[in-house]
Amino acid sequence: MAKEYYDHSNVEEKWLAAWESARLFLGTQKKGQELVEKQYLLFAFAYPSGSGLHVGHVESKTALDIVARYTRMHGKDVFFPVGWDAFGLPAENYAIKTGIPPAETTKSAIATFRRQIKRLAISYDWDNEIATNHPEYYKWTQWIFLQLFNKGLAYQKDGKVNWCPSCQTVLANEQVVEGLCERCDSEVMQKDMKQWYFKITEYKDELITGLDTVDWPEPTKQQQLNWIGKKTGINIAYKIDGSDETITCFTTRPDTNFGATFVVLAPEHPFARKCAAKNKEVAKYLEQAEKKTELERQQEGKKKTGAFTGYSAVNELTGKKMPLWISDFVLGSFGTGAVVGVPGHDMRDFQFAKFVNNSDAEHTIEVIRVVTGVDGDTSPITDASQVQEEAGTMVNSDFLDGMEIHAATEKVMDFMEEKGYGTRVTSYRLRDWLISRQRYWGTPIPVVYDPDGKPHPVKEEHLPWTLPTDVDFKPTGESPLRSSQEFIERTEKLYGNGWRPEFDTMDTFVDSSWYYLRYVDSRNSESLAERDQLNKWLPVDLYMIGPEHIVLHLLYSRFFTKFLRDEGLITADEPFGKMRHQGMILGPDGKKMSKSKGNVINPDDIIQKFGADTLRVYEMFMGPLEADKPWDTRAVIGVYKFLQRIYRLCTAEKDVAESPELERVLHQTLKKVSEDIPKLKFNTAIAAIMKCTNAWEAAIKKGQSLSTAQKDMFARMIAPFAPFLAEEVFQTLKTRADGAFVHTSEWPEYDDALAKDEQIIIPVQINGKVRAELSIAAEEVSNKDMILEQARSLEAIQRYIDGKTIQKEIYVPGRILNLVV
RNA sequence: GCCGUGGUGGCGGAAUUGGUAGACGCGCGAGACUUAAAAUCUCGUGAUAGCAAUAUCGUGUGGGUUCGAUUCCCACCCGCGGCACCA
Repeated sequence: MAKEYYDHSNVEEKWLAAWESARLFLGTQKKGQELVEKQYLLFAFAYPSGSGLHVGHVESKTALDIVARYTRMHGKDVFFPVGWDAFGLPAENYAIKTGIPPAETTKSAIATFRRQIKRLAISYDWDNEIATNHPEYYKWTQWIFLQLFNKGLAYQKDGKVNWCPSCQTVLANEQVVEGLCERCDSEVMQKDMKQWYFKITEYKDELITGLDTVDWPEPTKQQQLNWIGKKTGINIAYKIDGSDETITCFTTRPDTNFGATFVVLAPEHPFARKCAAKNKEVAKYLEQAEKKTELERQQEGKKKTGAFTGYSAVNELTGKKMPLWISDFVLGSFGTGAVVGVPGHDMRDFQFAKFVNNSDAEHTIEVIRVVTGVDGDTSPITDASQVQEEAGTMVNSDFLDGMEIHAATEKVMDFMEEKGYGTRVTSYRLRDWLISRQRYWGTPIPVVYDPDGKPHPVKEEHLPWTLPTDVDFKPTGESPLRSSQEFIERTEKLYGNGWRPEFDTMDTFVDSSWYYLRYVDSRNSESLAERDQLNKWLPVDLYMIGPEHIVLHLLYSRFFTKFLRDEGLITADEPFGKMRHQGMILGPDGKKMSKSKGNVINPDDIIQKFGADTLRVYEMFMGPLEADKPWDTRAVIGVYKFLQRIYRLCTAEKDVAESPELERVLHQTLKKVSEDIPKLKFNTAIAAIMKCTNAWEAAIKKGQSLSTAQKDMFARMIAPFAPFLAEEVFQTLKTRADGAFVHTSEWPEYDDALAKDEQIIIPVQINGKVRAELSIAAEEVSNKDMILEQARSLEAIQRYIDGKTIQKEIYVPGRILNLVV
């Protein structure tokens, strides 16, 4: 008798306990052992937030878990570890509010996550679990800092930071939303502070070329490239009229230089400061620019302002004097901090020229056309709509006339270099990584200062340089670590009177830039990880990460990997060989889930009602992994019923006849599923299993079913998707020795011969429109003459070809027949 | 503005990369079982016309290439994400 009801709660709890006591999937880092074929699967390092597991986590974790289980069933060595990006702001903010130390809230949040993830049957190797706030972990974060310091790649520099005057704290860039503090909406200021930086720019070129060697989504690579922002151009040195000084301008468009009529300096430019000493107007402008907040600049939009220096630079090409201005639309941090103005062919330059010509009759700027318009326009440029930047032919440019702009660019660069006032250069948008945070809940920067204020690295034997606990979380405008008596005493005791520790902690991105290295030797107390272990497992074979931290986390991790490679620790050039992104799971209303919108789906509720298998299969069935998909509560029930149906079919005890037809469907399904899983196309794999189930039910009505051996294959096929149901069914079949689990059994390979259809349906088209179908034996698929013959004799086709001559016969074997009349 | 990405039934989505558009699921309609409901099962379900066989239209819009286009090319519209005075 078929069991009518699948009791998901009891069944799932039962197998959970059995797997746990069998220690399935644990200890897989395989220290000192040879590997068959490694597969390192990695899920984005998760922050253990107080609100627990989100259905979005379930999607990506399940996706990887399916791959993990599938790959294990192929006998490969799978390493699928888990850990926590446990430092960070939310826990600290919560501590400020409640006084509960972040260490405590973090610990309980991790416990919640751990319970939820285990309940979902994600087959992590819990033996290698790590958390960034554990001293055994951050000891090595600090060790990496010291290596960077020793190589001069960790350095101190004065720099501007975002400062919230209301919260009395520094903010990360991501916490500044349109110039306002994310939390209190007050206006964010720029403040100068001495900060620690990592010299990521040392690896800028390799960070570009390395992208060619990895299997990542193209758009992600593109975004990395944009972030690095490599541009080739030329630095042109312009002599200042009546002075020994020169101003060097970076430009990517030297082809337009015959139209250059002014030069603009950023307010930060050294020559601008020199002018300010002599010129009151300039001094006033610099002061104003300095005072401007982020917000004011944004509100100002693209309105140009500026001050005239009284100097002019000489355009070597034309001999013309170009007035030298100062304006804050030029950035001090990009290029040379000075721009040569070509108002005819650069929108910003045009706007600036307009501003000058409207406000200052004395120093009008000439607008010269040196490139024809796309429509062949050669008239003088008077309107913004004529300022085109992309294409055209050179005019009014002496030896460049008639050339296409790109050819002209090369020619004029050659010319300038020959004449000695131009140098081809490459410019980057990427800047060094500011890692100092005036925060408590992070890894302490392992630096101490001698009584003269000179920084020294903390000695290696003093690592981990522990985070003190006797601190006041209340924001005072200074790093919370300053309030720790213990921290200061420790420093004096170890380094001498008058020595002080660094009170800032590191950006949490530092912690998460190397965690995938620690996993492979997670309990090593002698080193970050054994070299052998690192080289055995790296690079990661599949990395699942949300599209939200595509840029920074990946860039930083790649930087660390390359640095540690140069240190001789690893041989891999890139940390993540293959990477894929999961999409976002939206609320039932199609909007992003959020507490305030009340559209949050809690995975615990779904597990309680329908079981973890239902939750897993539903999320995998929703649509393509990488797409954003809205939650549909009713469709969840559909999946639940589908699993119940499988249970009934598999456990039906009545003896029934086998069916070659059903066997064919089974093997076709095995084939489809085996092909779809490596492609991460779980939605279509599940659709195929549903189809198979439908065929099975139809067969039952005819008194036919799968044999026990076939049911066994079916159970193994669904094991990666619905691990509990699969185990229950598998064990019920009693096909194996006691103690065997479906998840440690081998993947059911399909038989190509059994999967082949006997009859093939060929659609027959007349002039590209399907008018009939022709069923032929599979072995006749290449017999064009026979197929044509039969097609012509079809009644539905005769109607169309009667009395006409067939002009053309197109037959695509096994696909289609098209007759053109 | 720039870079990227997407647009297919009432809904989520499928389509072997040029070969029957709408697989699979949800929802909906009709029916069976039931005193009734739930559960389960059967049939139907892109639009329009028709009792029907069938015909016409149909993958954001408009063109094009092709025997044949959701798929390739050109132009445009809309949604989403990122960057944004980067010279």
